[in-house]
Amino acid sequence: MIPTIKDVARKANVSIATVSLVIHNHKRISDETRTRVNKAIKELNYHPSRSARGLVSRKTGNIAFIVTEDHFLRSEPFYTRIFLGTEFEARQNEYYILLTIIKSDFKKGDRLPRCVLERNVDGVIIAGKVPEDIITCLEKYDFPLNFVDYSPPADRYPVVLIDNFSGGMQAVQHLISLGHKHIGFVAGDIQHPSIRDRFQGYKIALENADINYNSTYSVTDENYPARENGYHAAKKLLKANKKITAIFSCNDAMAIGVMQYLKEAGMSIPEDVSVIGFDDVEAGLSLDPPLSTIGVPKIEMGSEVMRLMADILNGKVTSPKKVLIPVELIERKSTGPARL
Amino acid sequence: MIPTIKDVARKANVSIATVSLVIHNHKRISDETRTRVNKAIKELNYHPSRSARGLVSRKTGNIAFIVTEDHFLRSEPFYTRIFLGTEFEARQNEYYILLTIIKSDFKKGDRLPRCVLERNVDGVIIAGKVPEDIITCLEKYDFPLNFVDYSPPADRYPVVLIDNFSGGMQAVQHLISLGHKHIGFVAGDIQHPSIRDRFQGYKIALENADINYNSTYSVTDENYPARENGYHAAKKLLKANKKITAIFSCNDAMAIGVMQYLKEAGMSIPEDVSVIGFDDVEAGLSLDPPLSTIGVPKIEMGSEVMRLMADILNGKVTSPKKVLIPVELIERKSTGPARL
DNA sequence: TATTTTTATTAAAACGTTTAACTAAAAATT
DNA sequence: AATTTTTAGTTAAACGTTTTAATAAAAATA
Repeated sequence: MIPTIKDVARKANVSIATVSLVIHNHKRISDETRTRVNKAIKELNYHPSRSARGLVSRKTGNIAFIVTEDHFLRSEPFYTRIFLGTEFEARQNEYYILLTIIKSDFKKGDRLPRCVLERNVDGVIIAGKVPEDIITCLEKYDFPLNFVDYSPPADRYPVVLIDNFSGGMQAVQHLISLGHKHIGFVAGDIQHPSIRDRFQGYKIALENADINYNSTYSVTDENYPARENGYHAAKKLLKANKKITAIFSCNDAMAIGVMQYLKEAGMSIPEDVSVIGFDDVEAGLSLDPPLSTIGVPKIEMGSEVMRLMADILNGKVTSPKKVLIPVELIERKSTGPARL
Repeated sequence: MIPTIKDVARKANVSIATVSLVIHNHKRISDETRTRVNKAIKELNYHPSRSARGLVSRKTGNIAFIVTEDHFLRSEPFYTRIFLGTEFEARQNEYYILLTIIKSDFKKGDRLPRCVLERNVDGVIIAGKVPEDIITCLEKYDFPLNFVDYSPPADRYPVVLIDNFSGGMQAVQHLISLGHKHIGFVAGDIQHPSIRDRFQGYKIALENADINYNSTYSVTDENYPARENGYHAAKKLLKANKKITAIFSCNDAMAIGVMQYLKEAGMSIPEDVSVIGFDDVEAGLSLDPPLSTIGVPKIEMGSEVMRLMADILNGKVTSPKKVLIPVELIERKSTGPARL
């Protein structure tokens, strides 16, 4: 049978309390008994039961990772990688991640994730934008709440964000340095803080280079930054503005659609029109030509937010820390010198 | 404070045992008390503690999903989707998945995943090939062990497999129907049962069409079916055999490499050489031309293995069921009529 | 009416830990 | 030598459930 703490105690000739103290590295245990107990633990291959532990210590060793259905399905490669980073870092810190996908339209009164209700987590990480309501509901519980790739209106939480603004700047500066002056911008969901910041980076980069911002050069009314919408947006943009020689897409998914349209319209990339994306999604690599983009360290973001969580749970950190993850330009073949 | 079963009992004027019985829908509870208790539960927003429950009932509500580091990192999109399917189905059945990545060279004596040691799971799902040793170690515990996308040598486990053989046949039949007679095959890790079966499908399809199997038409000595190795294999294959007009790659990842080589070598796809992959990975869609392939319902596989697990845990199933998941040809633009 | 059977509920033990309070022995201080 | 302090370990309660066996009340049977 599976050994319990009692078996260890019996074998080592001590009380179960002593075994527990040894496990927790309590100072008031003599070296002699410590080694004796450890020997018994090893020989029996004893491991404390998580349930029993959780019951009394109120620590479960689990962290919830919450993301909306929409985000997860539509931007799967992106959030999957953040999740992987979190998962990886969690293991380092002896935690498990409970992945929880919620409806995108969660409302007050809806059922919270089961792991929360059953107090089966020590903390909650929220990835991407979620409805306000779920935050309000989660606040009632007293575990730490961390955010990654989204900063909720209330400013009191630890968050890990991409430096979207800088990324937008870098993308556009890259195009400018290639001689482009007529640079389009396509986006979906412009309400989203991340997209806004990228747009802001675009504008400021233009401004810094003394290029006037032309509002007809940006298409931001697509409802979601997905491939189909990139196709759409590019069509709209280029039908109206023949002078455009480069397009900055708010993400890679849309950029793929943009490229698709350009090819269909008989334009060659980057000779006629340069394209740059944002996110550095796997698929961009196998495009023809491979997509230039802004690289986002997704795995790193995930592990960073988990590291923050671990620090909080270990009492190492108290103030809500904000972390801005730097991004970098990845030059591939979809951007080139501006045509004359 | 968070309500416990005692609070509910007090409020409903019954013993805690009654509350517990109500929760478990025990028949011998009068309708009157049942509704009274349920009312109290709702009013207090009571949810049983997972830890306390687990301690006595030995049910954790968790399932481990084990995959090797190699598989997860190198074939991420593939196993990620299986994982998602499992996760999705788990939620339907009120389980949580604990994702656990193990070293690819796990040996007897290595530390098993913590969730197993701490008895924090009710069952274990293993995805993809894993070392024999970990299976032997896991057997000592008495929870169900299910496999997906890998069938261990011992035949006593429930498994969910792709119909690799049929997939291989379909791919090659498709090429044959386009008039191809000189069809190459590239693979890595030919020891792997799945790859073997695909290879077998290739051979039988040729045989059925009265085309002699030519061993120089297959390159199977790459160590892992990844893009770089596809590039390699295609080079080897075409340098030696000018007559080849079509290549069946054991998976999409390698097929991407194959296409890359063909383009570099100045051949056009599918006019000069047709290419077909296997797996239907996202990236294949945005290739130029989009990759023809054998579609594998990855999400479906994941949910199927979880469904099996749930049935076992609920006592609905006892014999180790084998499920063969059918695959289908997905015709895109990388395959076309054979050149003359 | 007395007895048996059925029904509804409860008391209490058990699950495997942690931890605060306690004790006994040893060491240090007076 | 008597007292205090420190050290090393133990006792016992607590955590929040489930579940078996017991019991009381009601219904059925004799």
